[in-house]
Amino acid sequence: MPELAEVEFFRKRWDQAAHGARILRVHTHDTKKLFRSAPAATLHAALTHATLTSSAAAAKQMLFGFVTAEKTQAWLGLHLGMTGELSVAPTTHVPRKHDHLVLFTDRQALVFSDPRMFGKIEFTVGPEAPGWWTKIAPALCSAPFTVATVADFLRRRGRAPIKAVLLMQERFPGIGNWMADELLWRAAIHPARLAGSLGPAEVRLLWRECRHVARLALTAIAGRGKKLPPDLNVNIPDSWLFNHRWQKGGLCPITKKPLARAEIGGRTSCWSPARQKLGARPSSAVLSRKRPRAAVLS
DNA sequence: AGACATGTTGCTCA
DNA sequence: ATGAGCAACATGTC
Repeated sequence: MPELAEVEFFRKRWDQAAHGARILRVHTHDTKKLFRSAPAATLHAALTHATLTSSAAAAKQMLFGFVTAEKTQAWLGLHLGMTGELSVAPTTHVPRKHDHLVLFTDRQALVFSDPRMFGKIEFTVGPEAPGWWTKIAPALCSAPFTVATVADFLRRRGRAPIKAVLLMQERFPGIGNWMADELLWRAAIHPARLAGSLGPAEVRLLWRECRHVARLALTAIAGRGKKLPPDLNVNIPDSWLFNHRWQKGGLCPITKKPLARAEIGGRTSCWSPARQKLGARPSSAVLSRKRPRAAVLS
């Protein structure tokens, strides 16, 4: 479920419920698989009587900062995998089978659940945020995410389908299956096109749609400012591919023609054949085209 | 019953 | 050494 914007939605949900609150009790469902950098017992010891002081989301991860009872900093990193989610429940909440981590304050229970357990629970103690967090690639909406870095990355991954390349977190942090399809659809680029075959104008368009879709998705799904929508996806307009991509007989909201689905780059992809074409472009020396053209002057 | 799922990773082969 | 492709992970749902 969770990509960039859903992750921000979940972060906000916990933050809204418990920012500044003190953890009274910790419940863990110990499946060693999820607890990566520290065993569940360490979380119990450090987080009981700790205060939640900060939270942030980047790519598909979240980092919650705490101050422990001993006044030291502690960091809880969460990755939601394929099926993870964060919810807020009453303090009477009885942890269910897949509630792997529950933090109880005096008024709420913060619940992390993940049936398939592809997620991660990272925990470290110390003044600095953990290394995996600071190494996350520059956000899609940030200044360092430039068209040049995208062009360079696409050149290096030139033989892979663009769809597969967009899923690579080292350059496109937070993009997942639906966001990749959504922005390719907006950019009118077929998901199976090889990354290296995109011309400069297409690369620029793709880069712009990365930022655009990231911004739109964050607003629609996680809300603006302090506001949080009642649930995921309730504010996603029908003008997006999102609301049509899984429907049987779904139609492209722009062309009104049928959508197509196939496995591309190892994932089921959805696109609008009437809008996103393979080949049939000036297929000549698109690969290494240089700018200079001084000769035209005279 | 069987296909499939909004993600990552570790392995193989080129 | 670098990059592409794919099985595996574990469980729920249609």
